Amino acid sequence: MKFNSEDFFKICNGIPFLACLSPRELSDIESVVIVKKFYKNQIIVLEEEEAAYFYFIISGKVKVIHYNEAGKELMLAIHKRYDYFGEMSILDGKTSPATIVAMDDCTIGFITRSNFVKLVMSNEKSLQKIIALLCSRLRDAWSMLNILGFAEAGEKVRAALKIFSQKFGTPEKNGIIINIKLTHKDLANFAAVSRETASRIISSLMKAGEIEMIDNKYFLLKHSFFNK
Amino acid sequence: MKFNSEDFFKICNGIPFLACLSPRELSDIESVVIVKKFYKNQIIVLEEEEAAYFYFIISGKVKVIHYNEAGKELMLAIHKRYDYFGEMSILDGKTSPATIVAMDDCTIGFITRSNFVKLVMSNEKSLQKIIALLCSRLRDAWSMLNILGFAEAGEKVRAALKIFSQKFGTPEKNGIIINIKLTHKDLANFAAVSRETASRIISSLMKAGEIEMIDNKYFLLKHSFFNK
DNA sequence: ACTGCTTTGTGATTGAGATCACAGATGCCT
DNA sequence: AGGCATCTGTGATCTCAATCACAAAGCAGT
Repeated sequence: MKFNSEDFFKICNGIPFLACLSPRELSDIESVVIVKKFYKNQIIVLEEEEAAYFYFIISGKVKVIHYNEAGKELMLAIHKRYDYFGEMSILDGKTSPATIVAMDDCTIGFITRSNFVKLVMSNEKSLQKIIALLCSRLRDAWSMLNILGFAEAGEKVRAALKIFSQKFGTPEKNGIIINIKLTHKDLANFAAVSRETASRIISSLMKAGEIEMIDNKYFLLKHSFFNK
Repeated sequence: MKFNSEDFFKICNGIPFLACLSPRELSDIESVVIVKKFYKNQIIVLEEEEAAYFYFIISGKVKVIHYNEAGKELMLAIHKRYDYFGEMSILDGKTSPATIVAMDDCTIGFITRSNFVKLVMSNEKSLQKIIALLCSRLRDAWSMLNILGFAEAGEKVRAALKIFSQKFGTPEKNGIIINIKLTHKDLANFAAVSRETASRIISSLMKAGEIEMIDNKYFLLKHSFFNK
C-alpha cells in the first residue's frame, strides 16, 4: 500500500479541521506524517495508554472497543479508510478512553501530539471545527446511551444496524447496503447483547423480509426495515 | 433570589471558558445576561428544541433527561448551583440533545446564542477550554456506556452513587456524603434499573454497612463502599 | 481435498431483574 | 391536625435474554 501526496490531500479533505487549512499548512503537516502497517487483530492503541498520536486510516478498518471486568467486549465504533481517531487524548492530554484494534490488515498514518498541537491547534478555524466534531461525537454517545439504557434486545440490534447503515451504507433500489463485513458477533458487541440473541434477531428480521444478506457477506436493509 | 455582579464573577470563575476572559470582557457578557425563575418540575429546555441559550444556574438544581418511546426516563446528569448547561446546541447550532427539568425552584441565568458566539467564541483561549470541556463530557458519556452496556444492576447502582459522590460529595470522617437529596427513583433512572431494584440494592448496601442515610436524606458512602 | 478455526443456527435451561401489588412512611399543604 | 401525594420496602410472578451445548456451514491454509 503506497501513500502519496494525492492520498494525503484526499484524506485531509475529509477531515473538517484539516480541510480548512491552507495547502502550505497541509504540506507542513504531511512532512511529519509517519506511516505504519498493522495486521488483523493487532492492537493499535491500548486503553489507558498515554496520548501519543493522532491517527488516520489509509487502508483497512479498525474497531474502538472497551473490555469490561468480566472480559466482555463492548464495541463503541468502527472506523474505515479515511476516517481518523485518537483525537481525544491528543486534545485533552489524558489517556486513551478505549482500545483500538485492527479489523483487517491496515495502513495507518500518524502525527505526534506535539506536531498536532503546533500545526493544527493554533488555528482558530480548526479549533471551531474540532468543537463541531466533539459535539457530534457527544451526540452519538448520548443516543447510544438511550439505546443501551432501556431498549430491549430487538431494538438494540435494529439501532446498531441503523447506525452502521448511516456510516457505511450505500443506497440501492431495494434499500441500503452496509458495505463492510459485519459478523453477528460484531453486531452483538456493538448492541450489547449476546451473540446468540443477535443471531436470533437477525434470523427473524430475515424471515420478516426486512433485511437480507448480499453475497453472504453484507447486510441489505430493505425499505420496510426503516418503517419501524 | 438576587443576582449581583459578585455572584456573576463567582460563577464565571467556575466556568473555565469564561474564567480565562478579562474583567472587561466579563462585564460585556454580564450586561447581556437574562435572569429567570423556574419552579420545581418545570421544563427549562425541551429535547429537539432549537438552540437558543447558554444557561447557568444561580440557585437550585436541574436534571438532564431523555424519555424513551415507552415513556421511561433516563437521567443523564444533575446540575447544581453554579453549573451550566445548554452549551451543546449553542456550539453546533443543532437542537437540544436532551430535556432539562428543574428539580427545585431554580434561578437561571442565560445568554442568547448570538451573544455567546460573539462574546465567547471569538477568543482562542476560550475555544481551547471549550474543547477540554467537551472532551471531559465525552469521557463521562463513554464510561457511562460501559456501565449501561454490560454491568448488572448492583454494579450500575454502585456506579451511579460513585458518580454522584464525585460531583456532589464532601469528604467526612466516615466516608463521603452526597450533598443533594436523591430519591431511589432518581438513582434508578440514572442507573437505568427499575425503582424497585434500586431500592432493594440500596437496602442491601445499608445492611452490609457500606452506605447509610444522613437525616434520612443524604447518602453517606462509607470507606468500605469504595473498596469494592 | 483434508484439517482446523471461525461463524452461524437453534434448542433447552436458567436466572436476574422488570413488573405487579400493596402497606407503611414521610412529607407537605392549608 | 388532618389529608394527599410522594416515597420506600418487600413479597410473588413472569418474562426476556444470557448461558450452555452442540451441529452444521464457511473459509483459509497447506
